[in-house]
Amino acid sequence: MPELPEVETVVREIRPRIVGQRIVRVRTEIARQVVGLTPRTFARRLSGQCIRAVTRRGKYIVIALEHGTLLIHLRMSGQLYVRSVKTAGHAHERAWFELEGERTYLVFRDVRTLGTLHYFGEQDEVTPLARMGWEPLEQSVTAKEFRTALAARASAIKPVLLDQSLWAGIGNIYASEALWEARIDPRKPANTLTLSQCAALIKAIVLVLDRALAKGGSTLKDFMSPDGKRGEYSGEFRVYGREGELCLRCGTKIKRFVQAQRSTYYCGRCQKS
DNA sequence: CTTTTTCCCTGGACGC
DNA sequence: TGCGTCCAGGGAAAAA
Repeated sequence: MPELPEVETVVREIRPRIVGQRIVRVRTEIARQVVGLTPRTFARRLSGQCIRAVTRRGKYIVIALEHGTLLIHLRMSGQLYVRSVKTAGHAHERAWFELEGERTYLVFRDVRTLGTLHYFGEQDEVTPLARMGWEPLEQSVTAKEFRTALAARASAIKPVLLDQSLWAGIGNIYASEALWEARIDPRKPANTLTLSQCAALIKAIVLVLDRALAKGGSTLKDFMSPDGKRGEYSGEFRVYGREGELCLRCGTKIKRFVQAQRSTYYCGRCQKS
């Protein structure tokens, strides 16, 4: 479930349930998902530490601990939820952070096992966050700044929006959605966007992410939500997944094509180059 | 530098 | 039913 609105929804949901709690035990199923450390070391570093804060940076879930930082990236199919130790687990749970006192687990579930877990000590640079771009809902970016950032980018604007070092948190759904809102052709070379297109795109990015967040994000497949917390935004996509259906602005059939190995949806009539 | 390609995985949908 | 194929909210790493 993971673009900015979905990750933010997860963060808001788990935050009140785990902040202030102490991690007493950690178990991971798949060594590959623990980046840079052996599962054993990872578990040892985390054990005994109290959770201070839960935030988000781009699509990373940032869990601040007493002496370091735990990062979790959900990638394509990851989920994070809290459940009682007594409750039966769901299939595909990959990591468990047992919390003291209330006998609960913070559970990382991930069908495709593409998600990642990272730990950084107080002295370490949290490298995955170092090159992260603008936070769309927290930073205001001017059209000029945006255009300047695009100056060296000759490739199509849509794949550029997926680059996390420019804007953090935009993924494949909201990239198509934002370009539709801004009426910009996804194939238009990024460095040819006019100042007013840059302005329109900034507005569209914020609009689309805000709107999705207000609905709790989107859920594409229900196997993603064992807690029954489905995002309500999926039904409100303007173009994503709507190939062959009609554009809500002009009635033209929505088209789909592949860009940088990902599906792009757009209206060939009202999205200009 | 940027850009493109390859790869990592599981499972659901669809065609035969 | 059972295959085979394609597709999926991502991004690191290698290659160009």
